[in-house]
Amino acid sequence: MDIATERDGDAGTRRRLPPQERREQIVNEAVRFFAEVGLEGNTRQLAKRLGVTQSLLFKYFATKEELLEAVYEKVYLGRLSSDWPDRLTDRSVPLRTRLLAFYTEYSRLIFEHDWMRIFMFSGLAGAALNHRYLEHLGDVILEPVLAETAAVASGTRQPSMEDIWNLHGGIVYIGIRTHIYGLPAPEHPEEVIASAIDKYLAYFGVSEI
Amino acid sequence: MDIATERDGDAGTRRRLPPQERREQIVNEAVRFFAEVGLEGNTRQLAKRLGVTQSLLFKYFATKEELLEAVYEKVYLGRLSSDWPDRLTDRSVPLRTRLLAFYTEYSRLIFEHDWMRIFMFSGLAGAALNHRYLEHLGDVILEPVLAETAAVASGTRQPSMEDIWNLHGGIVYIGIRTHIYGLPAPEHPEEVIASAIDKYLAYFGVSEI
DNA sequence: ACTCTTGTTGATCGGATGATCTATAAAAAA
DNA sequence: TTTTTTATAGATCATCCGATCAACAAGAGT
Repeated sequence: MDIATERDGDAGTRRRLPPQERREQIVNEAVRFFAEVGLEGNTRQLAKRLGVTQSLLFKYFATKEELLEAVYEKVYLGRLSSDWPDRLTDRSVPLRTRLLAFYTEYSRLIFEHDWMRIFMFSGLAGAALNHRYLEHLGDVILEPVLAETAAVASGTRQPSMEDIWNLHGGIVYIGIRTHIYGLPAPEHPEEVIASAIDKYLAYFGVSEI
Repeated sequence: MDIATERDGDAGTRRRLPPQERREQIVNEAVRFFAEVGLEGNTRQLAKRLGVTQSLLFKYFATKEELLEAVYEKVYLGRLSSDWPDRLTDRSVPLRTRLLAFYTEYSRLIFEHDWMRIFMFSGLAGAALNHRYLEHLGDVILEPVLAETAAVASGTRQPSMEDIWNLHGGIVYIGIRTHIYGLPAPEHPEEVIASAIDKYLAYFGVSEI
């Protein structure tokens, strides 16, 4: 009972870390923690995981809400701030190549347990950051994809925003069913993504070299 | 302050309902309530909505967990128990017509605020019912769709289960983005669905009359 | 009217949870 | 070593939440 009740990380010893380092450690664990149990997860359990007292958390974050915002920031930041808009509209490259590059990279970024779950939790909670992210995604990714497709689409069929959402949703759903619903992941996601893109392009008569 | 604090439904008066009726009333409101605030919503708030004391809830459900199971049952039941397997495999009807009929009906059933959100909440919580539902969906809907598509697919390309998931996910994502993320719904979902199905069928060279 | 059944209320309990405060000790400064 | 700083622990508070229980009253039967 004595040794068994010891802390996970550093058994019993009181480690004194520089604030910046400790803060980072807390946020990192908080991301994993809240992604697993949901945003209502309690601070005591989180503290236990860190091998630290619950009160310590409130030295770094005045309220739990403030901690959650740090979690949001950590998770959301850098996930959509890139040169994609430029690369997606670079017409010297075939649209198929561009789409493939984007969704390969993007899926690598978002098909990640913590991100997928926190995004869904915060989406259900109606978090403002969620709406901003999706708005940004629409402006910076989906709209350009629509314009680029329209530019090279042959035949009478012209793509609408709904078609882009369908392409996007079909791909993102891979992450949802694996990380939210816990279903087995496809063995070769790249192939699945490529297939989705080809299906999309073929439908609008895009045939490139 | 006096009249303002009155209950929503029946101002102040203590209404005595037959147990069956009261139970149904509780479950109905619980579905709406938990769909909105999440499964951690507290019983006091729910009771307030019902214009009833919190303790009354525990006369009808021994624990909150039991109430939640009643909510699950109410929401899940009848959402996938139909003659779809038979209709989906009826080869006297063009596959496109079958798929269109299925997804039109199915989307009408699941693109519903309460269902979508409770499904997502319970999915994140890892509820057993969720897994059973998806397993059932795979066996009863997706597998048949795969078999039917393979039967009429022309050309070298043969569909895999991943392709069916892509079709399904692309359509279901409409409900996710509207009811979970709170984005505006498409004006004509039927057209969007039809477009998704046509894109899918065209990719596997299915061309029927 | 009267009695009986039981649906409903109001008060309350035990535990959990966010947050606060003081004492301690680890690391840096002298 | 001694002093100073402050990161950390431990105890505690106020509130919230699920659950319990005794008392009350609405409606049915007589």
